[in-house]
Amino acid sequence: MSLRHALLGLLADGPASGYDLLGTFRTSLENVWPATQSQIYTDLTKLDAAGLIRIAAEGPRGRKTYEITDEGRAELRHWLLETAPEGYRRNDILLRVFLLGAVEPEEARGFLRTRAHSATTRLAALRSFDESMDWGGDPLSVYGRLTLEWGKRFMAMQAEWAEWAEKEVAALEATR
Amino acid sequence: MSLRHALLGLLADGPASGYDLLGTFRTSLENVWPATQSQIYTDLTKLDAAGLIRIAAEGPRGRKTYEITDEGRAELRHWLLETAPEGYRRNDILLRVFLLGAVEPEEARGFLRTRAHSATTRLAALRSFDESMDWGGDPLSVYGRLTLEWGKRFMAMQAEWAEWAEKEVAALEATR
DNA sequence: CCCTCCATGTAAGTCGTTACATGATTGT
DNA sequence: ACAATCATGTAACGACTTACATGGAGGG
Repeated sequence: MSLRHALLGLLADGPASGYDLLGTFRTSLENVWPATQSQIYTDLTKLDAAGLIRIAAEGPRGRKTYEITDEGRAELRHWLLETAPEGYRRNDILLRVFLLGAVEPEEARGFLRTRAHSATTRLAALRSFDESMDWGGDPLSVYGRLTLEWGKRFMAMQAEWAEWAEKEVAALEATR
Repeated sequence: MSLRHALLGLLADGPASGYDLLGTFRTSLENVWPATQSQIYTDLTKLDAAGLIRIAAEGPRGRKTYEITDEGRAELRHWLLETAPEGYRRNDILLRVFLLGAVEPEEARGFLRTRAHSATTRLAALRSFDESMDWGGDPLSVYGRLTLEWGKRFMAMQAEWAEWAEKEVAALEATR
């Protein structure tokens, strides 16, 4: 259901075509809510049929520019403020950790080391992206910055946790 | 694909029936990899057909106890150590934050306050769960403790971030 | 002229959820 | 007896992915 809401949210900021929206998903939303070209086009058609968006203009190469309707704005508002987010839910790293008893402790430690390393690398990438951006005062920039900050804090947390966890496994290994 | 691996991982620890596994998903794996009864039974059938598990015994009420096969262990090992985890990926809270420009700053702050509050509540629940458990030395306990610790750190991070973010929005509101 | 980018659409298949459907065993 | 719990299965539907398919427009 959420991709439809993501599309509504982006269109609330101004009219755009499926192609334009695809670009936004590939850049800004890649790490928050990935979507494929195929899904974007089918959901735009459905939102149009449901009356939540409408075709504002048609351009060259069959381009269709969509805009949000009043009904769409109402639905977006409802979803944003009156529905409970799921939050985290389903984490394939933690699932692996939970099942790590199936391999040797030394291998488990290797897994955790790799996690620490990859979180550190990602953190560095997010930091340099943050510094390269010149954040404007427009809504998408402001709230985009908040999500980026979340990403940085998340990666820092993950790296520290993985290092701690590796030591825990090492300590356990030593007592046997 | 991962539910199949979760089932393999649990069966690597010892034989169990679909019903037994359902219990584990409802308790230990609820916040890591939720699964429904329906999905567990269909995937057990598929794993059996693929030769990764087999029926070890049949009991009363049609109970089937499954056990992992050597092929299953090999597949589990491969998935655990040689495939790249996806990690975070898709967060409906962050998606909402990214789109928060569609509502009034005061409403956005309310959203963030609610996030902070709910993360704090969840953190408290995890803490008391942790204290109520007497963690044994068996593999599932050891690695289960590591995932719980992750949950605590995650909730603490989320609460702090949400409080920080609310202030950022407030500061922005003041400059207009 | 050709390559790149713009631009949209559909089909097949997997994964997951909700709901329906059934029945045996055990403890009180 | 009857309620709770044990125990499994299937059907329909929604969300998402991968792959296929097509064609126009603009720049060098």
